[in-house]
Amino acid sequence: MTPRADPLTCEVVDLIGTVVARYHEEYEHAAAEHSLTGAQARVLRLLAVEPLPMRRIAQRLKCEPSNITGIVDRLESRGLVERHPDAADRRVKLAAPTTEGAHTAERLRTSLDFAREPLGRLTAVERTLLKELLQRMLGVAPEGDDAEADRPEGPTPI
Amino acid sequence: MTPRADPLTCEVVDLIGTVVARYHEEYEHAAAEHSLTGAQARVLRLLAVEPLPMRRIAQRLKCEPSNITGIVDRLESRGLVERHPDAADRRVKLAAPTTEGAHTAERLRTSLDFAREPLGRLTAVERTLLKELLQRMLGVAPEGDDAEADRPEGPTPI
DNA sequence: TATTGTTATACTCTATAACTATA
DNA sequence: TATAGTTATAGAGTATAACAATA
Repeated sequence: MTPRADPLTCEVVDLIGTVVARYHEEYEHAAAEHSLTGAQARVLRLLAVEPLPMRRIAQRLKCEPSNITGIVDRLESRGLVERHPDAADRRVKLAAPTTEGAHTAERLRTSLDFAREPLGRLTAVERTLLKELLQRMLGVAPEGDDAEADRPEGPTPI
Repeated sequence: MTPRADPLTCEVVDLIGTVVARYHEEYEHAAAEHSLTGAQARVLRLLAVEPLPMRRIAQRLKCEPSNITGIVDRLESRGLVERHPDAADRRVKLAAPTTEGAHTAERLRTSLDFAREPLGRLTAVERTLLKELLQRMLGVAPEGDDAEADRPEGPTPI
């Protein structure tokens, strides 16, 4: 019988589990409001930031590239996404949102500001504190951290 | 164009997204180590606390009862769970872990103490602070809160 | 009549392997 | 030959609707 973590740690782990569950519920709910699945919403949001080759989408979602074909197919058949050829490498297809897709992604974002409501319960000082604690917990550089594009192990959007 | 939440809130939301992603990865990884899917691991963990009618499992997982049939079928076919009749109501089937299932659930728990590693980066004082902030954020009573069994809207285990 | 669990069905996501067209 | 994307396939999770047994 492996020893259980101390009670304080267990409580925090439980709370994190609750946060995760609530985040998920809200994500799925927001996606469903636009008749999207969670995976479709994630891809659409990703492409709204910048068009990406199929392969890159798979890397971001941490799944096999073959799955992206179907997800983008379904987004494309709904007119939310288009596949464009890449001038530099004719093997590559860039997935990009259509105008309507961009609108949907934008509406998705607003319904997705998770914690806009939960975080509303915290003061600015508390939010700053929470931010710093989460940064320390995650081992994330507390400093501004752009250059997103080529980092192999960036944070995965959910 | 809906106004975006303030930068501080956005940062915190992003951090929470990263926590959610990491939690998920670790959960799936721990489950896979026992050749379980995430859903199977969740059900097994749930039953390790107490045997439950099929219907109750579905409520906890927030999915349709018909899905539980298959998940429990697969756990049962691997000898990790059994269905027992309920003496009080013969319509009801109680799903309960076998001895081996209980062992698997226990090993799962230890690999699942998510944040044992991440939380290790925080001092006890910081953990307490984090706990209190999350409680306030989630609108959870900061007080000891047992009587888990019959609360209809308890925190959903992930 | 209402409820519990199940079955049947259809859709989506997922991984694996094999294929094509480029490079 | 190596890589990008696709196809084919199989397994799992999900919702919906209809069903049998029991209440």
